[in-house]
Amino acid sequence: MLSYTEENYLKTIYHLSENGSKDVTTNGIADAVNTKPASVSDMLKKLAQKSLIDYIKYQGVTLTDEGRVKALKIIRKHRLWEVFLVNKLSFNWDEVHDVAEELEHIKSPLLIKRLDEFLGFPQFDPHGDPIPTEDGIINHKRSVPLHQMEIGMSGVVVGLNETASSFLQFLDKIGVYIGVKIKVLDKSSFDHSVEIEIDQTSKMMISNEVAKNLNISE
Amino acid sequence: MLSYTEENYLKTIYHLSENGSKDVTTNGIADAVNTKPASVSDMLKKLAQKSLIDYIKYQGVTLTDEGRVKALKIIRKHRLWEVFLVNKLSFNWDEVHDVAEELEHIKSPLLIKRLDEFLGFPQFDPHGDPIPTEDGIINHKRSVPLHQMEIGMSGVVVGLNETASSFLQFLDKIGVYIGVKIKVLDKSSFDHSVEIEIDQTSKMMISNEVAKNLNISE
DNA sequence: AAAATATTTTAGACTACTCTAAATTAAACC
DNA sequence: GGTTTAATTTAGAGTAGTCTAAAATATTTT
Repeated sequence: MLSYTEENYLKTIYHLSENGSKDVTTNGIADAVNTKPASVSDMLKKLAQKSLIDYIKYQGVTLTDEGRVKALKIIRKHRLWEVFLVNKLSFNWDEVHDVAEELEHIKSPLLIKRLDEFLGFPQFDPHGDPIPTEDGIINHKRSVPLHQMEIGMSGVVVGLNETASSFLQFLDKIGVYIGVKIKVLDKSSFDHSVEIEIDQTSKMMISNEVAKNLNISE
Repeated sequence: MLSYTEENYLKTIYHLSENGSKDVTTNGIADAVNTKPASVSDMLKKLAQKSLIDYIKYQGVTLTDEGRVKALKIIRKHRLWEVFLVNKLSFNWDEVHDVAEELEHIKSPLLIKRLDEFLGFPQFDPHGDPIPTEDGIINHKRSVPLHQMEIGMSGVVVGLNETASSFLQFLDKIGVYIGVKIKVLDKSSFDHSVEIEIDQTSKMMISNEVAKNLNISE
């Protein structure tokens, strides 16, 4: 049985190894779980002992198969709760993260089974991220951060890499949602901002920072 | 901000002082929270320090007003989650306790507000216990499913265990609403149907199935 | 390749909660 | 009312997680 804290570390390591292709560092984890590197070192030893991660001192960390399945179960719970909050309790999609962060640690397989059913077996959470299956299989529907797309390419917004509510509110304002079609019209070589067409209608200039955090697919 | 553990102690002290009229003892608490009396003494000092309880060494414990309101907020959350689990996720009423025990500690006033709304502002949990209001007011009457009432007893309809529209339409037809007064005139030992008097006027024969789904109080 | 810098780990200590064993106080008994 | 017994509290120690400061290892720079 994993503690609340252990679960958070596992989940974080999973996210860090998915995002950037760079390896997972102690400092990176410390940053993400809002603690100090020294505490992370301690925890990594503990997780390695439980064979949830492969860990060699001073080299990075990777999840074992067991660790990854555990992490994906937590992520599954997180995302299902997000769907619940948005679809059933009419939360805004930028209000759900913190509450889901707590709910994801509730330990009841039956609860999650029933919740999944109640929600109609959703495949994606309100941010467009795929919901892993019960046994830790995740649909890695290929998506590319918008800033990596070539001029002339188009696709549909399927996910976000950032959930800060300031970011979510910005997207709201410019009319970018999950499912909206985006076409790359131009890219500035000066500040790497990107000109896009939203929903085949409005045109928009967005910063590289914003483009980096929008995942496009199809 | 109270810890998970502090919340459990408060809730337990509340329950112990409600139930039996005997005073709340260290051993009693230890038993209820599944720990040792020595640990309870420590925690009592801590809760007294936070002025959530009145505590004199070797004499018993009572909740302060502040402590009682805190306890009732936890109980409110517990019972609302129980309603959710039974009414929305089709848990049996005897399966919900442990999960609700975890869910009650989720810290989000907005979540509880929305959940309450989503559930239709229920007054009683699936076991018939009253749900305290947001500001810690509790109606001390219990509710009982109609089929468990004795012949000659009467009370007021305070809740339904079923929301299928066919059921609601049936109730409509026979003039049963929340707030209507019901008296049990007779119970058939053959099919367990119940003869009732509605609003001190009309008499009616209802099936056990219907009786099970009507909660009566007072 | 050595020196400077950044990252990571260890050492030792702190908090919240828990425990056992011993000491203290209250209650029950004769 | 004094003694026995039960309940409660204190003392001292353990675990999970955290921290700061110092030591060890990697990485970058020159």
